[in-house]
Amino acid sequence: MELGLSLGETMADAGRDLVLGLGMGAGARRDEDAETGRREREARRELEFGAGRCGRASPEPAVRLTLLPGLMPGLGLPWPPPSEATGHLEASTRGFDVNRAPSLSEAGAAAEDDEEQDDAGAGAAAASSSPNNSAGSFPTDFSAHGQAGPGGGGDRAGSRASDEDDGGSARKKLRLSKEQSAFLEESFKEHATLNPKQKLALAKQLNLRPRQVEVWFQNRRARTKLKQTEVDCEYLKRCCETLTEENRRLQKELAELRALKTVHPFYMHLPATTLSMCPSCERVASNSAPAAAAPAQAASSHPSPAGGGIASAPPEQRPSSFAALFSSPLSRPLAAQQQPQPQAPASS
DNA sequence: AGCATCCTCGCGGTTACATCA
DNA sequence: CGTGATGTAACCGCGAGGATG
Repeated sequence: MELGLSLGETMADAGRDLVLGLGMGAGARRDEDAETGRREREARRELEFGAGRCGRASPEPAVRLTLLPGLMPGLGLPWPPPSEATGHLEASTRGFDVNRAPSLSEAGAAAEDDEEQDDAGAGAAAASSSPNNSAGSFPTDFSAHGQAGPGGGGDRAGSRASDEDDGGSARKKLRLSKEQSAFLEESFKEHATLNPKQKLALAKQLNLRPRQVEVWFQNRRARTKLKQTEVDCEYLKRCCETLTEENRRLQKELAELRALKTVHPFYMHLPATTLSMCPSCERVASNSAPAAAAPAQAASSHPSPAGGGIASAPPEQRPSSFAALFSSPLSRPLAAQQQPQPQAPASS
């Protein structure tokens, strides 16, 4: 039995047109080996982003305008949500201010910041020397919640770079604040995957590193999938139980019919195929042909006094619970599960 | 057009850490 | 206070797919 995961449409995102280098530290997983020969390309892309989209000189980076207006009104979420840390959030909300004209450095830094991180790679520049780091651009108070980047100083330095700016202590785990989690959650409801612009915008708004946003979405997708898998397993388990029960019932029915045949042979001039029908075989539906031919055959050799017993009834009128099983509402979703489903609302 | 290489991305699996009972 | 369970942020390795030469 195949387990069909209905996780909605593919996560594939069309927004891969813009590639932003993220902060990569000494432990940079992917690209440290491919670092060489890539900077030119990234520089080119940076130019594309800067000039082609929002313009390095433009004070309005698209990243800030595309996400929030679409996001916040639909959320119905008071933002910033009332919390005990309102005082802190007042500062942090500055990161959510859609209308706040971002500084030039910010606009450029949207791409440049991360490019620099990437370029800096394991270099110390990524750790703290960048004047355009998000902590500087967004003097929010997420750091006051202890949510700043690893290193505690509110400094970002890519998650990959967390190793080095932690002074060697690997992976200092931070926990996102409730506000950040809620905001990410709402964003996730909007779209399970982010294009680079959205990721960047979210990162800026939450004063997180893009890599953190990316990781959060990855983990979130994994959790969703896990929950969906559990739901599917539960459903398949119930299907299995139902089928087992049905099989048991049919076996019993078959035994009864056989017993009936031995007691009343005249009434049981049934084609062998009908009696030996396998419950797990789908020939039930196609059984009509032999079943229709059988009475004539039986009539020629064994005229039935009752003009047809059980076998003369059309197959669909037979107590074929097997057919009923496949028309039961329970079985339909099972088949439907083989199809990609829009989005499972079950989880979360 | 076909091929090789590079690069980015998402995913599955895992680890490490924070929190809680 | 120590400890195991749990949740989750972060990481690693891999394959897919697109871009480029």
